[in-house]
Amino acid sequence: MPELPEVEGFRRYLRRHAEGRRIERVRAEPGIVRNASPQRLGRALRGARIGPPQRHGKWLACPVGDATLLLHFGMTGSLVWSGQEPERHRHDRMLLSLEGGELRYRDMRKLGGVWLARPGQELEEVTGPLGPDAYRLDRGELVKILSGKRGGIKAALMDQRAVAGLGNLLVDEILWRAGVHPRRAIPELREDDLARIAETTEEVLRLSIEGGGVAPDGPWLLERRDRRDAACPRCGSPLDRVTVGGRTSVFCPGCQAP
DNA sequence: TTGCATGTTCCGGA
DNA sequence: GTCCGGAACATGCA
Repeated sequence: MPELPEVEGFRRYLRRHAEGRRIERVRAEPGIVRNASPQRLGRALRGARIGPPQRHGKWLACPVGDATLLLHFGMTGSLVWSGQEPERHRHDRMLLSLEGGELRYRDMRKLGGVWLARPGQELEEVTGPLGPDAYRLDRGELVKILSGKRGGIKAALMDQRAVAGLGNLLVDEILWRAGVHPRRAIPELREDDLARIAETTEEVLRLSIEGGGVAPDGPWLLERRDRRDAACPRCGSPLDRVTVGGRTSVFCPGCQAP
């Protein structure tokens, strides 16, 4: 699930259920805490209160006492509050026992993880360099960022150092709505192509965040991409797929000419 | 059994 | 230095 809209959903979920509560116990699988031992994570978090979580791109930064707990969800991560789901699950990799309930970090494939940032430590030491958050970026800035780059448009949109938060599915959705083939190189795009890309980025993020994930109100490529015989929701042409940057891109050969 | 999967990172080659 | 492709990480599903 986790691209920007889902992580924004996790931020709100954490606010609703866990913010302000005191951490009583911490349990974590060894490999899932990436820059500390589970013991040290426990020592840092135990007894502290969870502050207001912030999201930047696909990262969640959660103040806990004077430290910060950083969460990244990889491809299969999520948060679960015990009040919503009483049973633990075998893929729950970190458990925070709070007063009044338990918050669980769940991640089947373990491509995500949690990091501990010590007081005063820069978050970017953990996250690596990140561009501006895609949701708080205005269209003009996005056009400016993109037009300074040389490579393919899809790679640029997915590059977290350029813009933070967009992943494979979202970028396919954006390019489909903007009518731009995923293999196009930025220097050959016209200014109005970039303007349309910036506009649809804003639109796709707004709709999917408001819908709490991806809750389509109109035609979405996202809804159809998994079906092998899928047709373009706009023109009815059979959808096509290519590999770009090692990932599958779904696009409409009618609406997105090479 | 094989291929594929929403992310990131590292490596090698052009 | 830039850009791209491929592999790796761990696990489940069609």
